Amino acid sequence: MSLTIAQASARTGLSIDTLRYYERDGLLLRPVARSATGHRRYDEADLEWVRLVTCLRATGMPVREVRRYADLVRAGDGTEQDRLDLLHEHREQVIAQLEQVTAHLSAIERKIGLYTEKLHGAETERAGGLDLERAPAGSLAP
Amino acid sequence: MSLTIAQASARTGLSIDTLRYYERDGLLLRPVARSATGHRRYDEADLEWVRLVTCLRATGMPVREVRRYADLVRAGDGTEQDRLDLLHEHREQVIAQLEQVTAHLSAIERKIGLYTEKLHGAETERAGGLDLERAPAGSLAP
DNA sequence: GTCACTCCTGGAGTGCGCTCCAGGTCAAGG
DNA sequence: CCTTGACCTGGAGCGCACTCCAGGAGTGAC
Repeated sequence: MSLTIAQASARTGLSIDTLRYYERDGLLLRPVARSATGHRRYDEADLEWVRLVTCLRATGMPVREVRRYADLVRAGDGTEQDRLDLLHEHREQVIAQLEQVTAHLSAIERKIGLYTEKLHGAETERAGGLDLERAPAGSLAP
Repeated sequence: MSLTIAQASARTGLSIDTLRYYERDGLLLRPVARSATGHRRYDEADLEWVRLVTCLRATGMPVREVRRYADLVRAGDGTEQDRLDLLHEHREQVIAQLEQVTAHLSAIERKIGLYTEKLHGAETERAGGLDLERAPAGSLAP
């Protein structure tokens, strides 16, 4: 059971161009097999690897780093510790990034809270005046 | 109390070039004030806004969307609902992205688990043989 | 007055990750 | 036979978000 590039594209969610680009750029373990007429044929192992690549890419790993990982896998036995190190480091970065985004997200949610209050709480509470982000009065025309 | 661009850069974590670029591109609410010699002077309100921009950027909002938000704030009263909508939509996207990254992260952690087992559990358990990502034997040399 | 320093401007350049294109091959259907 | 359609290749092009550069001006220390 092997798939055409169009089918592989549908199954992985990557565009046909991206699949070819990943292959050219060495992100795949080996060139994809070809039919008699030179068309690519993806097998389940190819798709599985592409899914892993997608996983790494979607968590922010740069293409060149994915290639490094693929290089290690291609090199075979003896590189397992290096692969593990690479994945570990990436994991740390992803976690740090998640924390950062989460923190920024709550700042945004605070802002949303202020706006919501201003807009929908305006009928009941109309004193004080929330500034939000209006520029300080008179800063340009003193 | 106003700061030079170098000081603003240090306080916000953005590069000097980026601060100028954001201003040129309309991401700031208004042109930064200038000293007698034409040098930029950042006040606390400028920094506060830059911090908000950083918050939006760090959560993946494109520059053009930040500009749209700045445009709305600049437009003043009556745009609050639009601003709220924009923030809400961004919030949804950030949450979706967080979920996606979290899911991919656990896939990566499973992989790390397999490698760790293979490397450090090898002394105790040496049967079965985990495949990980080796290509199927004989796929290229049948 | 001459360094060194920080800042200014407009515009060019960079790195990334795709995405698109021209021109061509093969196979099947009408 | 001819068209249609899926695929191929090498290479160019694109959008984004910066980042860098050349050339210049003001300020202070010596």
